Amino acid sequence: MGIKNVTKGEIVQLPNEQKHKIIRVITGLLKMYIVDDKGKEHIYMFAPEGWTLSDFVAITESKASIFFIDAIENSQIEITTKDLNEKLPSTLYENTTQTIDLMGRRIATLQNRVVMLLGFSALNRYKQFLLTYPDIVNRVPQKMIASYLGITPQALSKIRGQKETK
Amino acid sequence: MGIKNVTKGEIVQLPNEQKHKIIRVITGLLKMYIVDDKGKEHIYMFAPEGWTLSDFVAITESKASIFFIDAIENSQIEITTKDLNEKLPSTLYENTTQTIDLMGRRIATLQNRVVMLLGFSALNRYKQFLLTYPDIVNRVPQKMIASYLGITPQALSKIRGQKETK
DNA sequence: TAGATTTATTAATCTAGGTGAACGTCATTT
DNA sequence: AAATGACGTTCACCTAGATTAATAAATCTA
Repeated sequence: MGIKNVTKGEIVQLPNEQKHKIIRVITGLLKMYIVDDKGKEHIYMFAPEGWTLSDFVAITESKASIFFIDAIENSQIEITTKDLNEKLPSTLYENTTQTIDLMGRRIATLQNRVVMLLGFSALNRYKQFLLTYPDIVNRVPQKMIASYLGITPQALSKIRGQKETK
Repeated sequence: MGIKNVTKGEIVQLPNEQKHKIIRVITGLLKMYIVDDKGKEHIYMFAPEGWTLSDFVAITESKASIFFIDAIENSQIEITTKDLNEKLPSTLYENTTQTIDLMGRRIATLQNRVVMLLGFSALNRYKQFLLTYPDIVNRVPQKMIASYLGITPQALSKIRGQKETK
């Protein structure tokens, strides 16, 4: 639908909006996250160039999203908007091939993430993050990486200190 | 491809097989899991009637699966086999509509799972499990539920004791 | 149905990582 | 250039859940 430029820190999606947003990142870097009842932010995924953000649960279940999305860097993005009750399949992306391709990659990322969160130590989670997003370590503040890993910034700081010593 | 009956405890897939298996559960209950370097089992997902099991990472990346799959109950399943280098899209399931539908549901489950594993307490993970699989609590040994939640059987036992007291 | 094996419970420790606070370094604003 | 405010690091605690072990209950098997 529309190409848009957003600036660092700008909020692109709030929870509970009455439209689905599918966001393709052309340049820059965004994050998609929830805020829990204690006000704590949990990063669900990062999206650098070439990635696409969308809330599949919201789309599958025809309900509003629970996620925030905002820009970590100045970014150029393409936003496609869909009605809340617009369903999978077929209409969601340009064509079925593209849709299946995108979904396959999304599942692969999520599958790795679940395997990582199940029983990996903080150190091994960090290593897995480096594999999944090799290009963004230096573009993302450490506290956001910690949030993605499900650990505190302090714990991540300790880990990185230990790694360098070796 | 073929309908097959498997008995409780039977292993349906080992890691590293040279074919992809897509398993649709007609009746019964299976589990899909990894075994880590310490020999510990981590359950990735359960599959009761109507669910489909497959390793999307393996299929997307044309490599052998790392998962075990075996039967928790005597089950009737339909196994579709694909060559290791057979790709998404289109050929993987019967048609694109079915494929997109299946993938959408898979993503929704995984998305909920990641959100759950990110910062939910053991108790809240258990509650989320009850929502995802309302019908199987009494069909699955507690230690498998614990494995799915990423906690020890002892921790789960304690939680359930506390819940009943209230 | 007895004996063997697996699973669940309980309790006593132990530990990875959380919490909170203090402090230093940048970067931005005025 | 001083002030403000993010971010990262370090440290002293604390706690949820892991580990170990012992016992009981359930399930399997011959």
